[in-house]
Amino acid sequence: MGCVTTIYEVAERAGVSPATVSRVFNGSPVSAEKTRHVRKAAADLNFVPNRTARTLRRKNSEMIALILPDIENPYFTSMARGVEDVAQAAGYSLVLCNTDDDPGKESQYLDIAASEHMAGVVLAPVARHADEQLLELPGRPLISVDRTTGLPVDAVMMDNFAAGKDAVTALYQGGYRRIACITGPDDVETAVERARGWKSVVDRRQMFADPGAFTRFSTFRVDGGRTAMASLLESPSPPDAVVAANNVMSIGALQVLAEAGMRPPHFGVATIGDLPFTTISPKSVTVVHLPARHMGVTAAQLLIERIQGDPQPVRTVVLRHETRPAAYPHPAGA
Amino acid sequence: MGCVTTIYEVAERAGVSPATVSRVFNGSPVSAEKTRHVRKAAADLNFVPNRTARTLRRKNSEMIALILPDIENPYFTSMARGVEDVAQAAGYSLVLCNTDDDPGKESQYLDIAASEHMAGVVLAPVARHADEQLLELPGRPLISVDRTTGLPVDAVMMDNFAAGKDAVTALYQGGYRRIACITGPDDVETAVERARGWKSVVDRRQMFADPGAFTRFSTFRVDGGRTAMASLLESPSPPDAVVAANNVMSIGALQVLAEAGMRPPHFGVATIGDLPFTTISPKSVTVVHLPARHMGVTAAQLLIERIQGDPQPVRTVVLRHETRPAAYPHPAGA
DNA sequence: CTGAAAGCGCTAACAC
DNA sequence: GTGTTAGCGCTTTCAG
Repeated sequence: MGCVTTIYEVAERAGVSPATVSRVFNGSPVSAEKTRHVRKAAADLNFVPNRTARTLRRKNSEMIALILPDIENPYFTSMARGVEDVAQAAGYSLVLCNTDDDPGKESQYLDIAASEHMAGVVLAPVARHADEQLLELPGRPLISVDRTTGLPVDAVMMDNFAAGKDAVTALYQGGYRRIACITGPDDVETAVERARGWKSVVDRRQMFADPGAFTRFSTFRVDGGRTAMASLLESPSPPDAVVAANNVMSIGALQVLAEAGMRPPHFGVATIGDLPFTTISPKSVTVVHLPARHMGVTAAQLLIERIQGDPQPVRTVVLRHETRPAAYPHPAGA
Repeated sequence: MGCVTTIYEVAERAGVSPATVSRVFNGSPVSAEKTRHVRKAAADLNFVPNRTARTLRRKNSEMIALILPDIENPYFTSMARGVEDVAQAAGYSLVLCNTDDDPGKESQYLDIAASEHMAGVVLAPVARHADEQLLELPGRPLISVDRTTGLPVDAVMMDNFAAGKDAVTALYQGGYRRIACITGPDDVETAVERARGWKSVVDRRQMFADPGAFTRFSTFRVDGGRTAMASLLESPSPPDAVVAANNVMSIGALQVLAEAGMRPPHFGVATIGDLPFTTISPKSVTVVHLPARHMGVTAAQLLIERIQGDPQPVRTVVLRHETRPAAYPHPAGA
């Protein structure tokens, strides 16, 4: 049963002082015999230490908050697993908070993290931190992942610009020559950077007179991918391939392509981010594998170092992605 | 910045007593003028109430725990969204905990929920509660979802037996006559029940001399579906259709089928649970839609009623699934 | 190595 | 309406 007995009751039963009980549960030196008595009494009484009281006293809890924009996106759940594994191993419990990409919810959870004296927080920040409404730091160790904050905090990132470049380059090498780009909202950093990466290659190859006409900003969701892909297919001179800037957008794009009877490799597809739960052969699509889990692991490691008092100056770690070109190139003519 | 100022400092600055500050932040009646002063002082000082202290005093926090076996399964994240929406609306923050289907982690998180005085918990219990190692109740409102606990607690469930029946029946009506079953571990209740539902129909139709030869117990993961499907295809007289007992197993099964060049409707597939992020036409597969989000919503509602002191006897709510038969039946002969 | 005692910041009686 | 005060259960000096 829950949290009902206190160290006082345990102390009495064990014939020691409350302080000794506390010491036993905190690894402070206590004589073997008393330790035994305390453990026995605690077990008998079904004692579970009251974390609230401990946290109030210590001004520090054993919880780490992971604040994510979208818990339903496998990219972030994969990251969560990475954070969790490291946190658990270091004796911290992970609590996950979903912001829905809403700055209001984000600052609410940051307040809670502070107010609950959590040991630290890993934050994948929401997109829209309009001007003055800067992210409010919780006054305890914080690592940002996936997106930057503009604030001087540790960060674990990937090279979104390079990912965009690599995606389009792999398609080009597969024989495609009119490679469009569908990406997320134009105020989301990762979306913009990946599109910029795409554009840099497209410009260099002089692929389009007007690259803007082959770019679609949409939502980072399945229907965002659908809308964008449909719109591209309707254009006067459609592309022969597309770079989709995130995992679930790719799903939407592939759905629309399938419905139009155009599947890879007839129409080239590169996805930035792994296709979750796919039933099509992954070999038919160029996948820029994103180190989501690894980002989580790294962020958690940095965080724990900070919690333990690491005094290093602020760091940014950039993790490398890995491009896996489609096995089948473009079959002959466009 | 974090949690540094106290009600005492706010009180001093506002020229009132700490109790008044507390009252302002808890909606107790305070004169308009003092309220104004307090709010001003709090804003100036950037005051955030210390939840740890409040919780210690009230023996109740504003957090709800949602303890899930697998945060990476879209079935559960969808459920999480349901819980979250209701919790948020009622003024509770949701913390998600991932047990990895490990009873140890589960009881750890239950202890934490109790020890942190969380307002309540929604629990999707792990499978293996071996005999004596019964689930330990946290001494506060708890609703179980998806799986039963064997304990007298409120529960929100679905009819797994019926889901199994409906899946195989839809395939039968689509013209398939040798319908196998791949399901989860034989100690997971949902897995067993769904398989039992399948068997009841298969028996009644006298589909197989030995139904056991057409059942595969595996893991509730993608590779579990792969292994099971592969094994079925290798059998001396293979089936012409399959019921896959959960969403991600179905993915695995569809992958193996695609690799073997057998796609629906040539080979019939029914999936219990929605296909996440699918790129194949959902119409080609029979989907037994599971009300995951709705289960989350319902569980959260029941929980909040309990938190508010609802004295009703223990309830079990069973939510209805919805069968969506594949659009295309079996093309002629097996 | 052990006990006594002072709070951590807040809320909820209890007086006024 | 408002202030005073006594803890919630724990950790942690400080003595011994």
